[in-house]
Amino acid sequence: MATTLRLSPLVSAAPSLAAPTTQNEPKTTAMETSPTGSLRNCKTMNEVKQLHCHITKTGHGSKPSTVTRLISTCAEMGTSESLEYARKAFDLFLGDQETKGMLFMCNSLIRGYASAGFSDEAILLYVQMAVRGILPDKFTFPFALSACSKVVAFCEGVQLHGALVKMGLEGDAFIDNSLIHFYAECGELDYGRKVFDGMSERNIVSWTSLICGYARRNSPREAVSLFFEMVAEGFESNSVTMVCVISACAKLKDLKLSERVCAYLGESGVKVNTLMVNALVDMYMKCGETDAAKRIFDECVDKNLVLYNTILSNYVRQGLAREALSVLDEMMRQGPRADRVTLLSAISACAQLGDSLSGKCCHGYVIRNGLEGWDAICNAMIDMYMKCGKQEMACRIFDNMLNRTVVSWNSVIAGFVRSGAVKSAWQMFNEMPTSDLVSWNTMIGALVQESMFEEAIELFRVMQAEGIKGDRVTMVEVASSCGYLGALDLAKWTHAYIEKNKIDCDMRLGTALVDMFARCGDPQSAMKVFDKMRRRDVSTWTAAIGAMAMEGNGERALELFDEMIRQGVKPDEVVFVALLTACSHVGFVEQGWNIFRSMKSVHGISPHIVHYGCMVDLLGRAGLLEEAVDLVKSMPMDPNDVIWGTLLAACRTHKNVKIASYAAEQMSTLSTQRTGIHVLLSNIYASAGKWDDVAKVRLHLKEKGVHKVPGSSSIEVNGMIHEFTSGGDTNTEKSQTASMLQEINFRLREAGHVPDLDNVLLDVDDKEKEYLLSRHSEKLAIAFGLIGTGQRVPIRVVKNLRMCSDCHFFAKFVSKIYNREITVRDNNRFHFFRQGLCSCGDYW
DNA sequence: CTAGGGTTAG
Repeated sequence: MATTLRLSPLVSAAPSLAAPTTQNEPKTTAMETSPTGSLRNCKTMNEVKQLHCHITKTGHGSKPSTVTRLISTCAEMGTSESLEYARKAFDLFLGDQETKGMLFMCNSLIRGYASAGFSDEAILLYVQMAVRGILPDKFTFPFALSACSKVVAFCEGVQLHGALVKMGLEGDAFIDNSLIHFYAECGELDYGRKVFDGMSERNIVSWTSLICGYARRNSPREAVSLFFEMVAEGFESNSVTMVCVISACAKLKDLKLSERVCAYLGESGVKVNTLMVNALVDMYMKCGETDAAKRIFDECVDKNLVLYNTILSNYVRQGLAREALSVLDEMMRQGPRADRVTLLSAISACAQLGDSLSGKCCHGYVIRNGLEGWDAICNAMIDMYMKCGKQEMACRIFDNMLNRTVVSWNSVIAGFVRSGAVKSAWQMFNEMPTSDLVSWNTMIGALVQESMFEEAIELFRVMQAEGIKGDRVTMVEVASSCGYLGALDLAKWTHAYIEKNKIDCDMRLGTALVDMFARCGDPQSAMKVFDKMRRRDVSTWTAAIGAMAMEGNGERALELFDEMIRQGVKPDEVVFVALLTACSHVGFVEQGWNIFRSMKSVHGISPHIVHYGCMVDLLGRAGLLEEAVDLVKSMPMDPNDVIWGTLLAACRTHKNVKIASYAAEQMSTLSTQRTGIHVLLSNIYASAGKWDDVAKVRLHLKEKGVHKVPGSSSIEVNGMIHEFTSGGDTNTEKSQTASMLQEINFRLREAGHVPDLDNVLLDVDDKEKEYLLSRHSEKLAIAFGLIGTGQRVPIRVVKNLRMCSDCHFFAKFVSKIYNREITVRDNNRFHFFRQGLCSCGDYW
């Protein structure tokens, strides 16, 4: 918007007109016919001023014809200087003269204002016309409406509409087209459509205005279908129409449709200009056809600035920062001069790569070209330096900024979060003068990143209390928090919130929801969301396969994978992890092998060490420990602590001390070791009764300062999450839990159950073992759930470690005796207990 | 006289 132009009052003296800055006589070339007529040929304001001075000297300076010509020449130049000069002449003229001939001057000025972006001045002048009693005509309205469109001055435009209807000007194609454009820019396409429908004779501009309106207002599909409607009615498009339609295709990211439009373009013979090349490059980029876009780009002989900026920003958006920098290089050598839009892309490319060296070069360019006054540039640099790990530099730019925007604050905050300095981020979040949705999302994301899921949801509640509605980014964070917490009620609420608030559920959010329901033990809901999704990428399919894996539905997991392949989605490393995990959960040894082998042979993906880990797990769980060892020995890479740890875990399940010792020995040769492994090892020795070895490992752990992660379970009751740790607590609520637990244990014993003391991994006497076992956190949580929820309410527990076999039996027992459905999500999978049986079929 | 391209943070 214009800020530099100062509008003088309508009837004010403009004395400077008579005293132009230079005294030189104008060039004779500009004076070929009459001096007044020559005004039209002036190219610069200096020429205009000189000539006008000359005319004034001859006494014709304030003749209507002179002023009219002067105004229209100045208006056409469209600079703030020329418009100001024209305005002075106009105001001076207005002071002296009657209203004759004024209409044309007003129209010229309004047009000048409108086309140069001084929309407010244009609108104001229209209003002032009315005050002076100058009636607008059919030429006034298109200019005035275009000014209203630019600043989305809806009320003013509607008044214009009313006025022109009164004057009977509706039906004029130019005016109706301007109205369509105006309503479209205001986002009131229905009104625009009404005008369009009411037109008796539409022309190409009518169609194009409406098409463009739909394209810009998030109805690109409408735009394209309108275009084909237009073609069907026999209208010939021109380049403007094509640019609009192509940009609609870009928004749709629909390659098939794009190709149809391009086919039409080829047949139509419409000349391809630079604007269209630009639109085409943008469209192919957005459709993912990067190479095609680059080819068109390369073929273009007169690449302009915008074209460079288009390809650069698209490369950056697609994460192709290297390509962006190489185009930038070409541009610097032989292209147009980079502007601030270019630099925005360049800087974010550096940010993406974490390339502080190139980033510094950009910074230098910014300073050399005086671009540091643009806050978007500074913001991009803050982000870049933050992502390059140069926090001080980022903060320096932030501190030096004159006009820090929300984005500046958000960039710093996000930088702090990324580096793990959540405290600093929090401090800034509280200090910032105004926060917006992105600020909140960043902080909620920070809590998720720190695994503080309850706090994340709490912050989301605070945000709502402040009257800020979440968007799809917020909901991805909230959904993943629900998932990690395994809080199904909260998850259902989240889903309902999204639907109620009509939050645009894109692929990412959809995938997050599938994953959320999967982790909350509601695979039906997960699949319902999955089925409704229009677009799915590998991660979406992976989430669904994961849902089936957690449920222990190996067949469906494999079916989903086949379906994914049939639909042409390219598998990645991650989906194979989900698949192999699914096989592992149900003991699909043969299928697991097939998938594992197909990775390389069919899909061209070399198994990563994690895939070997999955296979070791699969074989190990199935009791094929020797086979697992053979696989480890045949691995093309060195086994890491995870591999040995997985093998150890299997040894524990199958009580194989021999292989466990071997694995432990191998592991001890590794330089890096995960702490959890030592715990596991000590557990294996413990369950085999080798307490000396346990003591050794425990000592080793102590030396390293490692503590065993205590078992902890949580349960959601009435929207609140309650957490229990092994051993239990003594407050009132929980002591009720203790007596409930006692009751269950009593009934268990009555039923003849003997506790499996092997599950206690401490060197204590059996009585102590039995006590500790009876107070495993999941038992506490289940007991609490029995008290805290209604008769028919399923009990859902989330556990941080793997469930032990005694607790597994306990849960089955409770589900039968108390006639309750129980779900336990441990750190590996789900168990659905119902009528004394578990969904895992005791294989886990 | 009316219609068209590129812009930072989560």
